[in-house]
Amino acid sequence: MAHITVSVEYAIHCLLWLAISDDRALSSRDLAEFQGISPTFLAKILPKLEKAGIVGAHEGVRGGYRLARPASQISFLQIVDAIEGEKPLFDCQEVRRRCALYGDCPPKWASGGVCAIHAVMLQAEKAMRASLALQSLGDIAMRFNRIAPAKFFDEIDEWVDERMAIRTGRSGKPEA
Amino acid sequence: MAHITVSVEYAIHCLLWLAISDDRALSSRDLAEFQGISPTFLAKILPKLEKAGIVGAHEGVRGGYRLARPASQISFLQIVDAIEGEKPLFDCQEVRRRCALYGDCPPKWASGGVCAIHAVMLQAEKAMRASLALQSLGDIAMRFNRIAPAKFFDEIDEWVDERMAIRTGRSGKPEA
DNA sequence: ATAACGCGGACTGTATTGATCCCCGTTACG
DNA sequence: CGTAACGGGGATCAATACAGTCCGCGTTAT
Repeated sequence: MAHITVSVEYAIHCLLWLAISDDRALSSRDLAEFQGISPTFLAKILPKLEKAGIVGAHEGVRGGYRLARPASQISFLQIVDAIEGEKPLFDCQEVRRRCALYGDCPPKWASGGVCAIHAVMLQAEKAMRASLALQSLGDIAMRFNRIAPAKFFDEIDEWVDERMAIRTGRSGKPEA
Repeated sequence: MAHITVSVEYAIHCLLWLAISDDRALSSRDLAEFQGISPTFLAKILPKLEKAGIVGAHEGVRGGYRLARPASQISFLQIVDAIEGEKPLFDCQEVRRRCALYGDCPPKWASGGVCAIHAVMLQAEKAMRASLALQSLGDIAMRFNRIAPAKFFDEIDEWVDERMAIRTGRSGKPEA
């Protein structure tokens, strides 16, 4: 369990596939099966991206998710915040106010402003967030486009087509 | 519960007091009571600082801890690593290899090198660590010396003296 | 010899994370 | 129109990590 959780990892991978499969709505089940991750768990993650305005959701049959804006305008920081809700790197307990010499009410020079230790942590968090803000989903998508062979994108299209045919063409029984 | 835990917070506050009370060995119990934190929990934290070479421990009666080197040579990053053991900001699950199209063995263009998403997180972690490495315990100690009134340092000395008298002068019963 | 120390292991309780299940409202398609 | 595929949200559960406690051991001044 790390500070940036697997929920964020799943979210970014999903967004990457949405960025690559141009403007076709993919359902949470498709995204899960395509990547070998838990469908029910992914179904808890994608609504967070929708509420943050990163993806658009379409309900009902043939519904699914699309990017709400170009991948180049979606930063990693926005994704992390959408999933984890700006959880702080450090949770200051204000130990400085508990010094035995103060008794119950610490003097103002010891309790005013931001704790110096907290300030250091906030600066580190700021550096981390700035780094995440610099990278966009589009950057990663471009990198993927460079290294993946052209044939692979055709395979993706085929897989998605097959998926949609199974879901709606026949009813209920996939590949039985 | 944040990425940088309260153990780190306790550790830094203790180190700050050690830096201020010049070269007098303070016991873990003294440090705990002085700051209003759990003595038993603090007793689990200080040995980590000792194994990391940040403080020196002196066993036996009248024992305690001292800084192992000048406060200006102790960075926040060293303290965090000493307590948390270089725990990563992000734990990559290598989702990229699980794509349904690959079957059991993903192609080398998809599994080689570092995952692009992981690389972004590593860069953010590097930025955070660089920020923590820039700040030293000495910086905070100097800031504290500026804002705390001169009288306060005398009070600290008195408190420590009284403590040591109680522990060794009489036996067992503090202020009874 | 005693009692204050540091050190380490075993243990407990609680919060978070990862994950599952169920039910509801919505929507396309037959 | 009815059915079944969708998204959305709540209840629940297991595993893990964190915060904190307890006990016993070896060491060392007095």
